[in-house]
Amino acid sequence: MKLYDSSRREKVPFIPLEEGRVRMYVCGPTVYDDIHIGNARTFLSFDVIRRWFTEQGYEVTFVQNLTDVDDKIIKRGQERGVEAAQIAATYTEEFINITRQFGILEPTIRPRATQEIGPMIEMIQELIAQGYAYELNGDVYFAVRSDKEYGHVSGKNIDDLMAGARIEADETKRDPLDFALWKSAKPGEPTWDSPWGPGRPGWHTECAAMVHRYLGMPIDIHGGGADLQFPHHENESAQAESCWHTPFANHWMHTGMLRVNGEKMSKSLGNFFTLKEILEKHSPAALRLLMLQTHYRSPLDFSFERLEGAQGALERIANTIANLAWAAEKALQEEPAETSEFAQKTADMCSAFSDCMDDDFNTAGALAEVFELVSASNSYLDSGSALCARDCLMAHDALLWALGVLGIEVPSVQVDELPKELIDLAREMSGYQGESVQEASQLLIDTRAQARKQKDWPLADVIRNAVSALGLLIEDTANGTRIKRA
RNA sequence: GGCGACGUGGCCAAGUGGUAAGGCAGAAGCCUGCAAAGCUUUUACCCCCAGUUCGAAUCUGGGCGUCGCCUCCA
Repeated sequence: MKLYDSSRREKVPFIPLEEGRVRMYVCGPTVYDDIHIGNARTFLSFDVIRRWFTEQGYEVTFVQNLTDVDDKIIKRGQERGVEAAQIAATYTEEFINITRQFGILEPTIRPRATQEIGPMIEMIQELIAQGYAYELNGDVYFAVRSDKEYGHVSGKNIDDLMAGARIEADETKRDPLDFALWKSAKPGEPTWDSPWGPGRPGWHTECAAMVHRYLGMPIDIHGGGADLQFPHHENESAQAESCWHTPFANHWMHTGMLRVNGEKMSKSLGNFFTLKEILEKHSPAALRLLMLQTHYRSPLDFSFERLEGAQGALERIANTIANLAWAAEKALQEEPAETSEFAQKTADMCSAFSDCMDDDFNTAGALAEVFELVSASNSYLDSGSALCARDCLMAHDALLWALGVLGIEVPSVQVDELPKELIDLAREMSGYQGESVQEASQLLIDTRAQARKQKDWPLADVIRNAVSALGLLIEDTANGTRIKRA
Protein backbone atom coordinates (compact mmCIF):
# COMPACT_ATOMS: atom_id res chain seq x y z
CA MET A 1 0.00 0.00 0.00
CA LYS A 2 1.37 3.35 -1.01
CA LEU A 3 0.32 6.85 -0.13
CA TYR A 4 1.48 10.30 -1.09
CA ASP A 5 3.12 12.02 1.82
CA SER A 6 2.61 15.71 1.21
CA SER A 7 5.36 16.66 3.61
CA ARG A 8 7.95 14.58 1.76
CA ARG A 9 6.27 15.25 -1.57
CA GLU A 10 6.43 11.70 -2.80
CA LYS A 11 4.58 8.44 -2.71
CA VAL A 12 5.86 6.19 0.03
CA PRO A 13 4.95 2.71 1.20
CA PHE A 14 2.61 2.79 4.14
CA ILE A 15 4.13 1.06 7.13
CA PRO A 16 2.08 1.36 10.29
CA LEU A 17 3.90 2.36 13.44
CA GLU A 18 2.16 -0.45 15.23
CA GLU A 19 1.41 -3.57 13.26
CA GLY A 20 -2.19 -3.92 12.20
CA ARG A 21 -3.17 -0.51 13.49
CA VAL A 22 -3.64 2.89 11.93
CA ARG A 23 -3.92 5.95 14.07
CA MET A 24 -5.12 8.93 12.13
CA TYR A 25 -6.22 12.44 12.88
CA VAL A 26 -8.14 14.72 10.57
CA CYS A 27 -8.84 18.33 11.44
CA GLY A 28 -12.54 18.87 11.94
CA PRO A 29 -14.64 21.95 11.36
CA THR A 30 -14.89 25.19 13.23
CA VAL A 31 -18.57 25.13 14.07
CA TYR A 32 -19.69 28.63 13.20
CA ASP A 33 -21.76 27.85 10.09
CA ASP A 34 -22.98 25.01 7.87
CA ILE A 35 -20.13 23.27 6.09
CA HIS A 36 -19.92 23.61 2.33
CA ILE A 37 -19.17 20.87 -0.16
CA GLY A 38 -15.52 21.87 -0.30
CA ASN A 39 -15.22 21.03 3.38
CA ALA A 40 -17.24 17.92 2.72
CA ARG A 41 -14.80 16.75 0.09
CA THR A 42 -12.00 16.53 2.61
CA PHE A 43 -14.14 14.62 5.07
CA LEU A 44 -15.27 12.30 2.29
CA SER A 45 -11.71 11.66 1.16
CA PHE A 46 -10.56 10.64 4.59
CA ASP A 47 -13.73 8.64 5.14
CA VAL A 48 -12.85 6.54 2.11
CA ILE A 49 -9.21 6.29 3.14
CA ARG A 50 -10.31 5.09 6.52
CA ARG A 51 -12.74 2.59 5.03
CA TRP A 52 -10.02 1.17 2.82
CA PHE A 53 -7.63 0.70 5.73
CA THR A 54 -10.40 -1.08 7.60
CA GLU A 55 -11.17 -3.19 4.55
CA GLN A 56 -7.51 -4.18 4.44
CA GLY A 57 -7.76 -5.47 7.96
CA TYR A 58 -6.30 -2.59 9.91
CA GLU A 59 -7.78 -1.52 13.17
CA VAL A 60 -8.28 2.18 12.59
CA THR A 61 -8.45 4.75 15.35
CA PHE A 62 -9.80 7.85 13.73
CA VAL A 63 -9.85 11.06 15.71
CA GLN A 64 -11.51 14.22 14.52
CA ASN A 65 -11.83 17.34 16.61
CA LEU A 66 -14.51 19.96 16.77
CA THR A 67 -13.25 23.50 17.12
CA ASP A 68 -16.01 24.92 19.24
CA VAL A 69 -14.30 28.06 20.45
CA ASP A 70 -12.83 30.47 17.95
CA ASP A 71 -12.93 34.06 16.74
CA LYS A 72 -15.44 33.22 14.04
CA ILE A 73 -17.81 31.60 16.46
CA ILE A 74 -17.59 34.58 18.78
CA LYS A 75 -18.19 36.96 15.93
CA ARG A 76 -21.17 35.00 14.66
CA GLY A 77 -22.62 35.01 18.17
CA GLN A 78 -22.25 38.76 18.42
CA GLU A 79 -23.91 39.22 15.04
CA ARG A 80 -26.90 37.19 16.12
CA GLY A 81 -26.97 38.36 19.68
CA VAL A 82 -26.56 34.91 21.18
CA GLU A 83 -23.89 33.22 23.23
CA ALA A 84 -20.94 31.86 21.31
CA ALA A 85 -21.56 28.53 22.99
CA GLN A 86 -25.03 28.48 21.49
CA ILE A 87 -23.66 29.01 17.99
CA ALA A 88 -21.17 26.21 18.55
CA ALA A 89 -23.84 23.85 19.85
CA THR A 90 -26.14 24.54 16.92
CA TYR A 91 -23.55 23.97 14.23
CA THR A 92 -22.00 21.03 15.99
CA GLU A 93 -25.32 19.30 15.75
CA GLU A 94 -25.78 20.36 12.15
CA PHE A 95 -22.34 19.10 11.27
CA ILE A 96 -22.84 15.71 12.84
CA ASN A 97 -26.22 15.29 11.19
CA ILE A 98 -25.30 16.34 7.69
CA THR A 99 -22.07 14.47 7.74
CA ARG A 100 -23.89 11.33 8.76
CA GLN A 101 -26.39 11.87 6.00
CA PHE A 102 -23.47 12.09 3.57
CA GLY A 103 -22.39 8.64 4.70
CA ILE A 104 -19.33 9.72 6.62
CA LEU A 105 -18.56 7.22 9.39
CA GLU A 106 -18.40 8.49 12.94
CA PRO A 107 -14.89 9.10 14.19
CA THR A 108 -13.65 6.76 16.88
CA ILE A 109 -13.19 9.78 19.12
CA ARG A 110 -14.57 13.26 18.57
CA PRO A 111 -12.95 15.58 21.09
CA ARG A 112 -14.12 19.16 21.49
CA ALA A 113 -11.74 22.01 22.05
CA THR A 114 -13.70 23.44 24.97
CA GLN A 115 -13.39 20.13 26.82
CA GLU A 116 -9.63 20.06 26.41
CA ILE A 117 -8.57 23.37 27.90
CA GLY A 118 -6.68 21.79 30.80
CA PRO A 119 -4.30 19.74 28.67
CA MET A 120 -3.78 22.71 26.39
CA ILE A 121 -2.76 24.96 29.25
CA GLU A 122 -0.36 22.32 30.47
CA MET A 123 1.15 22.10 27.04
CA ILE A 124 1.60 25.83 26.79
CA GLN A 125 3.20 25.95 30.24
CA GLU A 126 5.58 23.27 29.18
CA LEU A 127 6.51 25.17 26.03
CA ILE A 128 7.19 28.32 28.03
CA ALA A 129 9.27 26.37 30.51
CA GLN A 130 11.34 24.92 27.70
CA GLY A 131 11.87 28.32 26.14
CA TYR A 132 9.77 27.79 23.02
CA ALA A 133 7.02 30.20 23.95
CA TYR A 134 6.67 33.52 25.68
CA GLU A 135 3.94 35.56 27.27
CA LEU A 136 3.05 39.03 26.14
CA ASN A 137 0.26 40.98 27.83
CA GLY A 138 -1.85 37.95 28.56
CA ASP A 139 -1.22 36.34 25.16
CA VAL A 140 1.23 33.52 24.69
CA TYR A 141 3.17 33.12 21.48
CA PHE A 142 5.21 30.34 20.05
CA ALA A 143 8.67 31.51 19.02
CA VAL A 144 9.03 30.12 15.57
CA ARG A 145 12.77 30.76 15.46
CA SER A 146 13.28 28.52 18.47
CA ASP A 147 12.23 25.48 16.47
CA LYS A 148 15.00 24.50 14.11
CA GLU A 149 12.69 22.13 12.28
CA TYR A 150 10.09 24.76 11.58
CA GLY A 151 8.93 24.47 7.99
CA HIS A 152 9.42 20.75 7.46
CA VAL A 153 5.73 19.93 7.29
CA SER A 154 4.91 22.36 4.50
CA GLY A 155 8.33 22.50 2.89
CA LYS A 156 8.72 26.16 3.62
CA ASN A 157 11.73 28.07 4.70
CA ILE A 158 11.45 30.74 7.37
CA ASP A 159 13.53 33.19 5.43
CA ASP A 160 11.43 32.70 2.32
CA LEU A 161 8.37 33.40 4.38
CA MET A 162 9.96 36.60 5.57
CA ALA A 163 10.85 37.52 2.04
CA GLY A 164 7.14 37.41 1.35
CA ALA A 165 7.15 40.82 2.98
CA ARG A 166 3.87 40.36 4.72
CA ILE A 167 3.24 43.03 7.25
CA GLU A 168 2.10 41.86 10.65
CA ALA A 169 -0.06 44.28 12.53
CA ASP A 170 1.24 43.14 15.85
CA GLU A 171 4.66 44.71 16.15
CA THR A 172 5.11 43.56 19.69
CA LYS A 173 5.73 39.94 18.82
CA ARG A 174 9.36 38.95 18.78
CA ASP A 175 9.02 37.71 15.26
CA PRO A 176 6.18 38.38 12.83
CA LEU A 177 5.83 34.65 12.20
CA ASP A 178 5.24 33.81 15.86
CA PHE A 179 1.73 32.53 16.39
CA ALA A 180 -0.64 32.63 19.33
CA LEU A 181 -0.96 29.64 21.63
CA TRP A 182 -3.20 31.50 24.04
CA LYS A 183 -5.28 34.59 23.42
CA SER A 184 -6.33 36.90 26.19
CA ALA A 185 -10.04 37.57 26.29
CA LYS A 186 -11.76 40.80 25.48
CA PRO A 187 -14.90 41.72 27.41
CA GLY A 188 -17.86 39.55 26.52
CA GLU A 189 -15.82 36.72 25.10
CA PRO A 190 -15.85 33.18 26.44
CA THR A 191 -12.91 32.69 28.76
CA TRP A 192 -11.05 30.12 30.76
CA ASP A 193 -8.68 30.87 33.60
CA SER A 194 -5.04 30.40 32.95
CA PRO A 195 -1.68 31.32 34.46
CA TRP A 196 -1.69 34.25 32.00
CA GLY A 197 -5.12 35.47 32.90
CA PRO A 198 -8.50 34.75 31.34
CA GLY A 199 -8.47 33.78 27.70
CA ARG A 200 -8.83 30.97 25.22
CA PRO A 201 -6.51 28.64 23.33
CA GLY A 202 -5.26 29.28 19.83
CA TRP A 203 -6.46 27.04 17.05
CA HIS A 204 -3.15 25.32 16.36
CA THR A 205 -2.78 24.39 19.99
CA GLU A 206 -6.06 22.52 20.09
CA CYS A 207 -5.18 19.94 17.52
CA ALA A 208 -1.68 19.39 18.90
CA ALA A 209 -3.00 18.77 22.39
CA MET A 210 -5.78 16.47 21.20
CA VAL A 211 -3.53 14.40 19.00
CA HIS A 212 -1.18 13.93 21.93
CA ARG A 213 -3.91 13.08 24.33
CA TYR A 214 -6.01 10.72 22.26
CA LEU A 215 -3.56 9.08 19.92
CA GLY A 216 -0.12 9.59 21.40
CA MET A 217 2.86 10.58 19.31
CA PRO A 218 3.78 10.00 16.64
CA ILE A 219 0.58 9.15 14.81
CA ASP A 220 0.49 7.34 11.47
CA ILE A 221 -1.43 9.88 9.45
CA HIS A 222 -2.41 13.46 9.96
CA GLY A 223 -4.76 14.84 7.36
CA GLY A 224 -6.69 17.86 6.28
CA GLY A 225 -7.35 20.16 3.37
CA ALA A 226 -4.40 21.42 1.38
CA ASP A 227 -5.05 24.90 2.70
CA LEU A 228 -4.27 23.70 6.21
CA GLN A 229 -0.78 22.55 5.42
CA PHE A 230 0.51 26.00 6.16
CA PRO A 231 0.33 27.48 8.64
CA HIS A 232 -2.01 25.25 10.65
CA HIS A 233 -0.29 21.90 10.34
CA GLU A 234 3.14 23.42 10.42
CA ASN A 235 2.29 25.16 13.66
CA GLU A 236 0.64 22.14 15.22
CA SER A 237 3.66 20.06 14.47
CA ALA A 238 6.14 22.70 15.64
CA GLN A 239 4.61 23.03 19.07
CA ALA A 240 3.96 19.33 19.58
CA GLU A 241 7.46 18.30 18.57
CA SER A 242 9.01 21.09 20.59
CA CYS A 243 6.99 20.19 23.63
CA TRP A 244 7.41 16.43 23.62
CA HIS A 245 10.54 15.93 21.56
CA THR A 246 8.95 13.19 19.53
CA PRO A 247 7.95 13.21 15.87
CA PHE A 248 4.36 14.36 15.50
CA ALA A 249 3.02 12.58 12.44
CA ASN A 250 4.59 9.87 10.36
CA HIS A 251 2.65 10.88 7.25
CA TRP A 252 0.86 14.00 6.18
CA MET A 253 -1.98 13.81 3.70
CA HIS A 254 -3.69 16.79 2.13
CA THR A 255 -6.76 16.91 -0.06
CA GLY A 256 -7.13 19.08 -3.14
CA MET A 257 -9.41 22.07 -3.13
CA LEU A 258 -12.91 22.06 -4.52
CA ARG A 259 -13.43 24.81 -7.06
CA VAL A 260 -16.25 26.58 -8.74
CA ASN A 261 -15.45 27.99 -12.17
CA GLY A 262 -11.79 27.47 -11.54
CA GLU A 263 -11.71 29.21 -8.19
CA LYS A 264 -11.41 27.69 -4.78
CA MET A 265 -14.76 27.36 -3.06
CA SER A 266 -14.69 29.38 0.11
CA LYS A 267 -16.86 31.21 2.54
CA SER A 268 -15.02 34.44 1.98
CA LEU A 269 -15.49 34.39 -1.80
CA GLY A 270 -19.12 33.50 -1.34
CA ASN A 271 -18.98 30.96 -4.16
CA PHE A 272 -20.10 28.05 -2.05
CA PHE A 273 -22.91 25.54 -1.79
CA THR A 274 -23.55 24.02 1.59
CA LEU A 275 -23.61 20.26 1.89
CA LYS A 276 -27.07 20.61 3.34
CA GLU A 277 -28.52 22.40 0.35
CA ILE A 278 -26.98 19.96 -2.11
CA LEU A 279 -28.29 16.96 -0.22
CA GLU A 280 -31.76 18.44 -0.15
CA LYS A 281 -32.02 17.88 -3.88
CA HIS A 282 -29.39 15.27 -4.69
CA SER A 283 -28.47 11.93 -3.25
CA PRO A 284 -25.39 11.49 -1.10
CA ALA A 285 -24.41 8.68 -3.45
CA ALA A 286 -24.37 10.95 -6.50
CA LEU A 287 -22.25 13.55 -4.76
CA ARG A 288 -19.87 10.91 -3.47
CA LEU A 289 -19.58 9.40 -6.93
CA LEU A 290 -18.88 12.79 -8.48
CA MET A 291 -16.18 13.56 -5.96
CA LEU A 292 -14.57 10.16 -6.03
CA GLN A 293 -14.25 10.24 -9.80
CA THR A 294 -11.43 12.70 -9.23
CA HIS A 295 -8.31 11.79 -7.31
CA TYR A 296 -8.40 13.21 -3.79
CA ARG A 297 -5.29 15.32 -4.30
CA SER A 298 -6.41 16.98 -7.52
CA PRO A 299 -8.45 20.11 -7.59
CA LEU A 300 -12.07 19.34 -8.41
CA ASP A 301 -14.27 21.74 -10.28
CA PHE A 302 -17.81 21.38 -9.07
CA SER A 303 -20.82 21.93 -11.31
CA PHE A 304 -24.41 20.84 -11.30
CA GLU A 305 -23.93 19.45 -14.76
CA ARG A 306 -21.41 17.02 -13.36
CA LEU A 307 -23.67 16.20 -10.47
CA GLU A 308 -26.45 15.30 -12.89
CA GLY A 309 -23.99 13.20 -14.81
CA ALA A 310 -23.00 11.33 -11.69
CA GLN A 311 -26.65 10.77 -10.89
CA GLY A 312 -27.18 9.21 -14.31
CA ALA A 313 -24.13 7.00 -13.97
CA LEU A 314 -25.33 5.88 -10.59
CA GLU A 315 -28.69 4.85 -12.00
CA ARG A 316 -26.93 2.85 -14.64
CA ILE A 317 -24.99 0.99 -11.97
CA ALA A 318 -28.17 0.45 -9.98
CA ASN A 319 -29.95 -1.01 -13.00
CA THR A 320 -27.15 -3.43 -13.65
CA ILE A 321 -27.01 -4.56 -10.05
CA ALA A 322 -30.75 -5.16 -9.98
CA ASN A 323 -30.66 -6.94 -13.32
CA LEU A 324 -27.92 -9.25 -12.10
CA ALA A 325 -30.00 -10.13 -9.07
CA TRP A 326 -33.10 -10.80 -11.16
CA ALA A 327 -31.15 -12.81 -13.68
CA ALA A 328 -29.64 -14.94 -10.94
CA GLU A 329 -33.04 -15.60 -9.47
CA LYS A 330 -34.40 -16.62 -12.82
CA ALA A 331 -31.38 -18.73 -13.68
CA LEU A 332 -31.81 -20.71 -10.48
CA GLN A 333 -35.21 -21.86 -11.65
CA GLU A 334 -33.85 -23.15 -14.91
CA GLU A 335 -31.31 -25.66 -16.09
CA PRO A 336 -28.00 -24.82 -14.42
CA ALA A 337 -25.72 -23.06 -16.87
CA GLU A 338 -21.98 -23.42 -17.02
CA THR A 339 -19.79 -20.75 -15.58
CA SER A 340 -18.28 -18.57 -18.28
CA GLU A 341 -15.54 -16.08 -19.01
CA PHE A 342 -17.74 -13.56 -17.31
CA ALA A 343 -16.70 -14.93 -13.91
CA GLN A 344 -13.17 -13.91 -14.72
CA LYS A 345 -14.27 -10.33 -15.34
CA THR A 346 -15.54 -10.14 -11.79
CA ALA A 347 -12.28 -11.46 -10.38
CA ASP A 348 -10.34 -9.02 -12.54
CA MET A 349 -12.40 -6.10 -11.35
CA CYS A 350 -11.88 -6.93 -7.69
CA SER A 351 -8.18 -7.23 -8.11
CA ALA A 352 -7.78 -4.11 -10.26
CA PHE A 353 -10.00 -2.16 -7.90
CA SER A 354 -7.80 -3.12 -4.97
CA ASP A 355 -4.64 -2.24 -6.86
CA CYS A 356 -5.99 1.23 -7.55
CA MET A 357 -6.99 1.76 -3.95
CA ASP A 358 -3.63 0.53 -2.74
CA ASP A 359 -1.95 3.08 -4.95
CA ASP A 360 -2.60 6.23 -2.96
CA PHE A 361 -6.35 5.70 -2.85
CA ASN A 362 -6.96 6.12 -6.55
CA THR A 363 -10.72 6.08 -6.36
CA ALA A 364 -11.10 7.39 -9.90
CA GLY A 365 -9.20 4.47 -11.32
CA ALA A 366 -11.05 2.10 -9.01
CA LEU A 367 -14.40 3.42 -10.20
CA ALA A 368 -13.35 2.92 -13.81
CA GLU A 369 -12.97 -0.77 -12.95
CA VAL A 370 -16.43 -0.78 -11.47
CA PHE A 371 -17.84 0.65 -14.68
CA GLU A 372 -15.98 -1.94 -16.70
CA LEU A 373 -17.68 -4.69 -14.77
CA VAL A 374 -20.99 -2.91 -15.19
CA SER A 375 -20.49 -2.95 -18.96
CA ALA A 376 -19.31 -6.55 -18.95
CA SER A 377 -22.36 -7.50 -16.87
CA ASN A 378 -24.72 -5.79 -19.25
CA SER A 379 -23.13 -7.57 -22.18
CA TYR A 380 -23.41 -10.89 -20.42
CA LEU A 381 -27.05 -10.31 -19.50
CA ASP A 382 -27.75 -9.21 -23.05
CA SER A 383 -25.90 -12.12 -24.64
CA GLY A 384 -28.97 -14.32 -24.91
CA SER A 385 -27.08 -17.36 -23.71
CA ALA A 386 -28.10 -19.33 -20.65
CA LEU A 387 -26.94 -17.45 -17.59
CA CYS A 388 -25.01 -18.90 -14.71
CA ALA A 389 -26.65 -17.87 -11.46
CA ARG A 390 -23.42 -18.09 -9.56
CA ASP A 391 -21.60 -15.84 -12.00
CA CYS A 392 -24.38 -13.28 -11.81
CA LEU A 393 -24.33 -13.29 -8.04
CA MET A 394 -20.58 -12.97 -7.93
CA ALA A 395 -20.67 -9.90 -10.12
CA HIS A 396 -23.60 -8.53 -8.17
CA ASP A 397 -21.78 -8.95 -4.86
CA ALA A 398 -18.52 -7.61 -6.24
CA LEU A 399 -20.19 -4.42 -7.43
CA LEU A 400 -21.88 -3.92 -4.10
CA TRP A 401 -18.62 -4.60 -2.32
CA ALA A 402 -16.69 -2.05 -4.37
CA LEU A 403 -19.32 0.64 -3.98
CA GLY A 404 -19.64 -0.20 -0.31
CA VAL A 405 -15.94 0.37 0.19
CA LEU A 406 -16.45 3.83 -1.25
CA GLY A 407 -19.49 4.36 0.92
CA ILE A 408 -21.70 4.78 -2.13
CA GLU A 409 -25.15 3.52 -1.39
CA VAL A 410 -26.64 2.17 -4.57
CA PRO A 411 -30.20 3.33 -5.03
CA SER A 412 -32.59 0.44 -5.14
CA VAL A 413 -34.62 0.08 -8.29
CA GLN A 414 -36.37 -2.94 -6.86
CA VAL A 415 -39.70 -2.22 -5.35
CA ASP A 416 -39.65 -3.26 -1.71
CA GLU A 417 -43.34 -3.02 -1.34
CA LEU A 418 -45.66 -3.15 -4.30
CA PRO A 419 -48.67 -0.87 -3.88
CA LYS A 420 -51.99 -2.53 -3.12
CA GLU A 421 -53.57 -0.69 -6.02
CA LEU A 422 -52.03 -3.36 -8.21
CA ILE A 423 -54.58 -5.82 -6.84
CA ASP A 424 -57.46 -3.63 -7.93
CA LEU A 425 -55.80 -3.17 -11.26
CA ALA A 426 -55.39 -6.92 -11.69
CA ARG A 427 -59.03 -7.46 -10.79
CA GLU A 428 -60.07 -4.96 -13.36
CA MET A 429 -57.74 -5.99 -16.16
CA SER A 430 -57.34 -9.69 -15.57
CA GLY A 431 -60.20 -10.77 -13.37
CA TYR A 432 -57.91 -11.48 -10.45
CA GLN A 433 -59.65 -12.95 -7.42
CA GLY A 434 -56.93 -13.27 -4.78
CA GLU A 435 -55.36 -10.88 -2.28
CA SER A 436 -51.65 -11.16 -3.10
CA VAL A 437 -49.92 -8.14 -4.55
CA GLN A 438 -47.19 -10.42 -5.80
CA GLU A 439 -49.61 -12.58 -7.74
CA ALA A 440 -51.50 -9.59 -8.98
CA SER A 441 -48.43 -7.96 -10.43
CA GLN A 442 -47.32 -11.17 -12.10
CA LEU A 443 -50.78 -11.59 -13.56
CA LEU A 444 -50.63 -8.07 -14.95
CA ILE A 445 -47.27 -8.78 -16.52
CA ASP A 446 -48.65 -11.98 -18.03
CA THR A 447 -51.78 -10.30 -19.29
CA ARG A 448 -49.73 -7.63 -20.94
CA ALA A 449 -47.40 -10.22 -22.45
CA GLN A 450 -50.43 -12.04 -23.83
CA ALA A 451 -51.80 -8.83 -25.29
CA ARG A 452 -48.49 -8.05 -26.92
CA LYS A 453 -48.39 -11.50 -28.39
CA GLN A 454 -51.76 -10.88 -29.95
CA LYS A 455 -50.58 -7.44 -31.05
CA ASP A 456 -53.24 -5.87 -28.89
CA TRP A 457 -51.13 -2.77 -28.34
CA PRO A 458 -53.90 -0.67 -26.81
CA LEU A 459 -54.44 -3.18 -24.02
CA ALA A 460 -50.71 -3.61 -23.46
CA ASP A 461 -50.27 0.13 -23.20
CA VAL A 462 -53.25 0.59 -20.93
CA ILE A 463 -51.66 -1.82 -18.47
CA ARG A 464 -48.27 -0.19 -18.69
CA ASN A 465 -49.73 3.28 -18.29
CA ALA A 466 -51.85 2.23 -15.34
CA VAL A 467 -48.80 0.76 -13.65
CA SER A 468 -46.72 3.82 -14.36
CA ALA A 469 -49.48 5.95 -12.85
CA LEU A 470 -48.60 4.17 -9.61
CA GLY A 471 -45.05 5.44 -9.92
CA LEU A 472 -43.70 2.19 -11.28
CA LEU A 473 -42.19 1.09 -14.54
CA ILE A 474 -42.78 -2.04 -16.58
CA GLU A 475 -39.55 -2.91 -18.27
CA ASP A 476 -39.00 -5.55 -20.94
CA THR A 477 -35.47 -6.87 -20.69
CA ALA A 478 -33.60 -9.66 -22.42
CA ASN A 479 -34.29 -11.75 -19.35
CA GLY A 480 -37.96 -11.09 -18.90
CA THR A 481 -40.38 -8.40 -17.94
CA ARG A 482 -40.38 -6.87 -14.51
CA ILE A 483 -41.79 -4.04 -12.48
CA LYS A 484 -39.32 -1.60 -11.03
CA ARG A 485 -39.20 1.85 -9.60
CA ALA A 486 -39.68 4.60 -12.09
C1' G B 1 8.07 38.84 -4.56
C1' G B 2 8.83 33.55 -2.27
C1' C B 3 7.14 28.32 -2.36
C1' G B 4 4.25 24.61 -4.79
C1' A B 5 0.78 22.10 -8.05
C1' C B 6 -1.46 21.45 -12.55
C1' G B 7 -2.34 21.84 -18.28
C1' U B 8 -4.90 14.45 -21.56
C1' G B 9 -10.97 13.91 -26.89
C1' G B 10 -17.18 18.60 -26.59
C1' C B 11 -17.18 18.42 -20.78
C1' C B 12 -14.94 15.66 -16.62
C1' A B 13 -10.95 12.37 -15.66
C1' A B 14 -7.24 7.81 -14.75
C1' G B 15 -2.63 6.75 -16.46
C1' U B 16 4.80 8.59 -14.59
C1' G B 17 9.25 5.51 -20.14
C1' G B 18 6.87 1.04 -24.64
C1' U B 19 2.47 4.58 -29.01
C1' A B 20 -3.76 6.59 -24.61
C1' A B 21 -8.84 3.47 -18.73
C1' G B 22 -13.46 5.18 -17.39
C1' G B 23 -17.81 8.63 -16.76
C1' C B 24 -21.06 12.39 -18.98
C1' A B 25 -22.72 14.43 -23.58
C1' G B 26 -23.03 13.66 -29.18
C1' A B 27 -23.50 10.64 -33.78
C1' A B 28 -24.71 6.07 -36.42
C1' G B 29 -26.55 1.18 -36.22
C1' C B 30 -29.00 -3.07 -33.55
C1' C B 31 -32.97 -4.79 -30.34
C1' U B 32 -38.32 -3.06 -29.48
C1' G B 33 -45.26 -2.52 -31.85
C1' C B 34 -43.93 1.84 -29.06
C1' A B 35 -41.44 3.04 -24.30
C1' A B 36 -37.56 2.07 -20.95
C1' A B 37 -33.23 -0.38 -20.36
C1' G B 38 -29.35 -2.54 -23.00
C1' C B 39 -25.78 -3.96 -26.98
C1' U B 40 -22.31 -2.51 -31.09
C1' U B 41 -19.48 1.15 -33.61
C1' U B 42 -17.47 6.11 -33.59
C1' U B 43 -13.94 11.03 -32.70
C1' A B 44 -6.99 12.43 -28.98
C1' C B 45 -0.86 14.75 -33.32
C1' C B 46 -1.75 13.94 -24.38
C1' C B 47 -0.47 23.27 -24.05
C1' C B 48 4.11 24.88 -27.14
C1' C B 49 9.51 24.47 -28.20
C1' A B 50 14.11 22.02 -27.48
C1' G B 51 16.72 17.87 -25.27
C1' U B 52 17.74 12.69 -23.09
C1' U B 53 16.29 7.73 -25.03
C1' C B 54 15.80 2.41 -29.65
C1' G B 55 11.22 4.51 -27.68
C1' A B 56 8.06 10.01 -23.66
C1' A B 57 1.57 12.12 -22.19
C1' U B 58 5.14 10.10 -18.82
C1' C B 59 12.27 12.19 -17.64
C1' U B 60 15.28 17.22 -18.30
C1' G B 61 15.47 22.53 -19.68
C1' G B 62 12.83 26.79 -21.53
C1' G B 63 8.17 29.21 -22.78
C1' C B 64 2.87 30.14 -22.36
C1' G B 65 -1.53 29.41 -19.38
C1' U B 66 -4.42 28.09 -14.96
C1' C B 67 -4.74 27.32 -9.77
C1' G B 68 -3.21 27.05 -4.60
C1' C B 69 -0.29 28.49 -0.18
C1' C B 70 2.57 32.58 1.99
C1' U B 71 -3.67 36.12 6.26
C1' C B 72 -9.06 32.98 8.69
C1' C B 73 -9.94 28.89 5.39
C1' A B 74 -11.22 21.69 4.30
